[in-house]
Amino acid sequence: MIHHKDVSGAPLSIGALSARTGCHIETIRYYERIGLLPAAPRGDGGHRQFDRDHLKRLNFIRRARQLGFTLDQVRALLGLVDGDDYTCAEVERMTRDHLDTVRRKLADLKTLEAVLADMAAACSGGTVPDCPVIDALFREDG
Amino acid sequence: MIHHKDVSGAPLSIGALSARTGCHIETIRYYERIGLLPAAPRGDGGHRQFDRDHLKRLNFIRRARQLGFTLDQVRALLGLVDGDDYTCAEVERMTRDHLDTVRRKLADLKTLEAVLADMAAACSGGTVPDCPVIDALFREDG
DNA sequence: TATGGCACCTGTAGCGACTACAGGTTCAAG
DNA sequence: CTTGAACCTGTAGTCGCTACAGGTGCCATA
Repeated sequence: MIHHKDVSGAPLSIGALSARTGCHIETIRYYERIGLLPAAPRGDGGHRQFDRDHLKRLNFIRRARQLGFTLDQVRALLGLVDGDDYTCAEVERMTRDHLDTVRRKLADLKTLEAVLADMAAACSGGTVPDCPVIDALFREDG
Repeated sequence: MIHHKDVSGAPLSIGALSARTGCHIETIRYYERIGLLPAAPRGDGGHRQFDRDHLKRLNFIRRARQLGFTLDQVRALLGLVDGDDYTCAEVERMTRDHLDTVRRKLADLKTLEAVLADMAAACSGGTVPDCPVIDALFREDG
């Protein structure tokens, strides 16, 4: 999966790139602005002309984002790839770090879910202002 | 659990309120600014003087936030309480709505965890740049 | 009473990751 | 040639805080 400079095919407008990746136009410009995507060359009128490399890179970014990597992590991953001398071990470490974060969030959310479910279950659907949820929120203990 | 106006005891400084609730001073001022906490009266020097009602209300806010309610939801909950004519059913609906959100997030995170764990497991900890994670991120399919 | 140092004040800017304008220019189809 | 969609830049808004900068007040100790 070596990635050569790919200059084949017609240039893509930002709209076409957006359609192909599912990434909002504003987000593409944003990624360019913060340096995640290399600045696209411009046509006579100043419109951006993207190529297949941009497409590939943007797809990479999107997939990494869907997996919950932060933009800084994505930047680091791309940096490794761009360096052309990254090792699998480096990528694995980042992936496992992120996995740890996800698992912590998961644990927190599970606790949260249990508490909320308990509170909701305590409600009898009554029409009187004697609400176990409100009571719980007003209680003194942590 | 009716909440009367409580004017007992000495007024609390913002620092004391912060210490009692675990809420940062800046956050307290922020809550006041956005109208979640009623504006505290001031002493001669302009320092805020909080009372037990503020303490109760801030504890309520903090607990709701810990349960993952947004500030808008907290505002709505407080609005119900302030109205003095809320029903348990209203609060239950908000709680269940939030529970749904939490459960959706939970499901997403579980999927995420599985994908990340798979990718990490595919790594052999190798030192060559042939990384299944990077490959996965570069692949064409969704 | 003077003074040191901490607590408090206001106002503004920054975070992450976009999103949403406003106000203008270019492109492509008819 | 005209129309209108797509594009451009730049700025401000979102959420829930957090972090200053630059100033004032309070209180205890000497």
